[in-house]
Amino acid sequence: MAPESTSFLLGRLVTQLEREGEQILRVETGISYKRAVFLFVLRFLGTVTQHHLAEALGYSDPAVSMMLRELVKEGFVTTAPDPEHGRKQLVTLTPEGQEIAIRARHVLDAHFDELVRLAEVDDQQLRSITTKLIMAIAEKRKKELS
Amino acid sequence: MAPESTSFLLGRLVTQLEREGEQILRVETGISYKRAVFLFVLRFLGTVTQHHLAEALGYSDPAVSMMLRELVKEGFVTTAPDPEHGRKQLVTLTPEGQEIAIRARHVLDAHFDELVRLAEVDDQQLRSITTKLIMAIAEKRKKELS
DNA sequence: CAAATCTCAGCTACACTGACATGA
DNA sequence: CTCATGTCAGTGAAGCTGAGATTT
Repeated sequence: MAPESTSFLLGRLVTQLEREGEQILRVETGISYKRAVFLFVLRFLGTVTQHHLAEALGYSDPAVSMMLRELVKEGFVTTAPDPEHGRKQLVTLTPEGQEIAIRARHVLDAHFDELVRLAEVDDQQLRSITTKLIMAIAEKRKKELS
Repeated sequence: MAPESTSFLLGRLVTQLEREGEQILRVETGISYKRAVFLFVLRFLGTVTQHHLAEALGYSDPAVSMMLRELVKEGFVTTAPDPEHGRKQLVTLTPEGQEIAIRARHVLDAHFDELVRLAEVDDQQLRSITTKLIMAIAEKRKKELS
């Protein structure tokens, strides 16, 4: 292989991971990868406003609004007006949403763990690197805003 | 932070990298991240048939056919019938395509290198892990086909 | 006739921007 | 009035499948 740059390799890696994940999730849970991420993040955040959720996902408000409409229709989340603020909508996972989020997570994790095993990669090392990079991005973004 | 799984963290990381990459590329080169990947892969492969390119990218034939039409229109690639096979189309980067691919690569690499530096991550380590995982995916795919 | 390669047509998921309504 | 929040409308980039044409 040619001396490809790390950024390119990493990009290719995750593109492929997403594709595989997409397929597996479709079969095992019936939802898409993107929707699964939605549910994961929501599970992590608990009950939040749509705007807050949009920020956490890095999406625009309208994008979240539309995606939520679908997820509500499918029974995975509920939205309710914030009693303390007439404009805000509080978003929460339903029990079905919780359940499918957990299931989707297990499916993806199992798949990834197997890959890590096959590749003979140190999961702790990978995890540490990934976390550092994510934090660095967050840092940088914070700096750019100020 | 909650004990998020490595696969999830990695997915989030690259989603964010792609988003940043998309923005920077737009500004600095005028092309999208996906198109850049197209050009990168083509540069790596040299002159190939559309079908071969589709396999390398993991896309369907029609997807490649349409993307190529755009890239030809923009002058980044040329397609020519294979003299040895009346049905095949040979795809090649034009000089402009080469140039923009190189420029896009530099832009992305510079950005990523800075991030790696900020995060205080060992690039060699990251590179090694990424390469191992990509090879493991390729291995697995080969096995599943047979 | 079968297989490989490319294109056409139609469709879907998912994201964005800009404009707007509404409540704090 | 202005900011924050959410929705509506329109649009775009990029992928898919299924069907068809053409060449081997």
